[in-house]
Amino acid sequence: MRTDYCGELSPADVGREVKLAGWVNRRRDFGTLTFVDLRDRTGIAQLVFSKGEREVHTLNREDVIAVTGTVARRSEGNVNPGMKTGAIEVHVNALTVLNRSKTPPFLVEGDGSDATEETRLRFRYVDLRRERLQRSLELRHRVFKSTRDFFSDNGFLEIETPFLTKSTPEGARDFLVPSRLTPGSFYALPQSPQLFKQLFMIGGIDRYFQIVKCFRDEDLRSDRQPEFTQLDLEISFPNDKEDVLVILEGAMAHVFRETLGVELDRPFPRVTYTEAISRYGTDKPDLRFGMEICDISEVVANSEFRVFREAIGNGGKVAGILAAGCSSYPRSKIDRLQEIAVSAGAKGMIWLKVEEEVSSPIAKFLSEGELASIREAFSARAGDLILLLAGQGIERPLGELRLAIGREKKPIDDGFGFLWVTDFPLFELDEDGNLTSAHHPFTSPRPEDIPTLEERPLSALSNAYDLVLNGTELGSGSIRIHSRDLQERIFRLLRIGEEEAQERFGFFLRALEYGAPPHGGFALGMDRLVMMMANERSLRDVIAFPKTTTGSCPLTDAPMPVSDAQLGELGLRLNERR
RNA sequence: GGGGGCGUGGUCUAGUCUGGUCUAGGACGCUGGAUUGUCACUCCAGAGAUCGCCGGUUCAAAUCCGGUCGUCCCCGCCA
Repeated sequence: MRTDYCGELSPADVGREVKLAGWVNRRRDFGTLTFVDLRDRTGIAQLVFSKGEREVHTLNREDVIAVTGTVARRSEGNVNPGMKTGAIEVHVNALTVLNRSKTPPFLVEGDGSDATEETRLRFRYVDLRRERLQRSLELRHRVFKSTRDFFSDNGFLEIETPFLTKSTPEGARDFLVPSRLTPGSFYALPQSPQLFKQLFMIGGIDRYFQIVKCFRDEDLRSDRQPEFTQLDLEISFPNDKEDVLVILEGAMAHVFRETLGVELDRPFPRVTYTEAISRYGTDKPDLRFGMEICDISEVVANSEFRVFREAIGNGGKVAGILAAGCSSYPRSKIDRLQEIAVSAGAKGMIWLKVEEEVSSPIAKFLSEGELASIREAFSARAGDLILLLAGQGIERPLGELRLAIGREKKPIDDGFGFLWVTDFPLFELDEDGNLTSAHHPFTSPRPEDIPTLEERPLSALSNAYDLVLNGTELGSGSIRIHSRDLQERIFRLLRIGEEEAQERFGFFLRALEYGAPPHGGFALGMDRLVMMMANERSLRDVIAFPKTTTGSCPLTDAPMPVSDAQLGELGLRLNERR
């Protein structure tokens, strides 16, 4: 049996006889003297074989061995300062080869950039031996543990909800599971435990949380997997949304303190949805850099310049951002920024380089006074670059410009900027012009908007809130509807008919009639949280066995066709085309 | 559903634009040998590739064209 971990040996262990077990990281062989770097989860220790062992010469990378030996201090000059255990080594008395390894497809050293991601995923069990993944998964564990500790200590119960459940009227495509016992019928894997957690509140659980897998059959991205892990929570009798926000802030503060030793500033800043759009051009702004959007419509309202005049005349505006110290940007770079703005929906982009004078392709269309007041509106100083957009719907392109410049100027791992975004619209229009829920149909409207829901649905705001970290949406929540009447009004507005509502979630409407307390909650993407804490750029680097962007698993080759017999049992037959 | 990048020994890649010089180069890894203080050991010798797949153009294709598969990024989509 092993007595120690490789990476934990230190000069304090000198003289001890230890038993180690692990993988051969590397062998350096001098015939009668051989060094082997032995690796386990904690790190690497150098083994020294000098007693003419023959078997040591047969060791290859990733062979699994156990050794008995004595910890010795390395002589002066043989210390390796670049190695955690570089001051000691283990003089081996006995070697046992536990298992041989084929030559691995890639070396376990390094961060993985020496192999394609597909190869890494196909041999994930080798990739997992890397320090980078071991560190990410350990962080993931500690984040999960401290999350559970926090909610448990605050009176929350972790209770599981079913995976084999019913398709609910939410936004994403469902993963379906055919029922053998009821041929032709299907379970759906949950997109979230939304209705179940509301039923917990109706069931008097009062405070519920769960770290739980959710499933959404949509196209993938580097920050989106078909199955992902959420922190799901719900409380009864909240004092408005405040109770939920304070709990989440407490949870994040606890987790960051326990796992990274980082103290988060609380309360987190808040902006309303409307404010976020007008100041940052997005509903998930990255607050690590300023560069707020500056609306100069009033400044140029009477301008002779046609582009400005027409933009404002047509109900649009003129606004821009200040790229401080960027007046030396070459034309090619400015063109690239313009491309970003245009591909986000802008008609064009105007730039002004601020030096002693202001230079710009449009300078000749503007008066001295206008140039000066634009400069003043942005508080621009010599060396700055002003980027202007004009027209309608320019917020999003401005937001893209802001991101492009901000992320270039500042390192992306610069701290943790949490933010609440509140007061989202209750409804929005889909591409066919139909009303849909901006959050989900169980979100309550602000009380003052309830009387006018039917007359002015699009101006109703909701009791919904998003948590944003460094420009990434970490999660969202809301105070829910707990009255059947209001819930039915919402369904009617969404054109979900009485019959359809009954069939799809009549069970839930019925539950609302049996003493549903006021309640609200939140759901937070744990994979994304860990990704950001680990400073990784892909979810796949913080998930042990992730899927590729086409939803396949190179390790297991899932998904796979199944036999006709298996299909038959389920009462299924495939189309000819596939 | 749409746009873009990539696919060459075990791994990563050069070569592809401008077809012939490629009998496909390099690095790492691997195999055999030498080596008592290495830690990216070193030295000597060696093996290893239907250039993702199918088809086309051409005297000639890793290279050009069409299709297809895989993978990555982005838009749509993801309450």
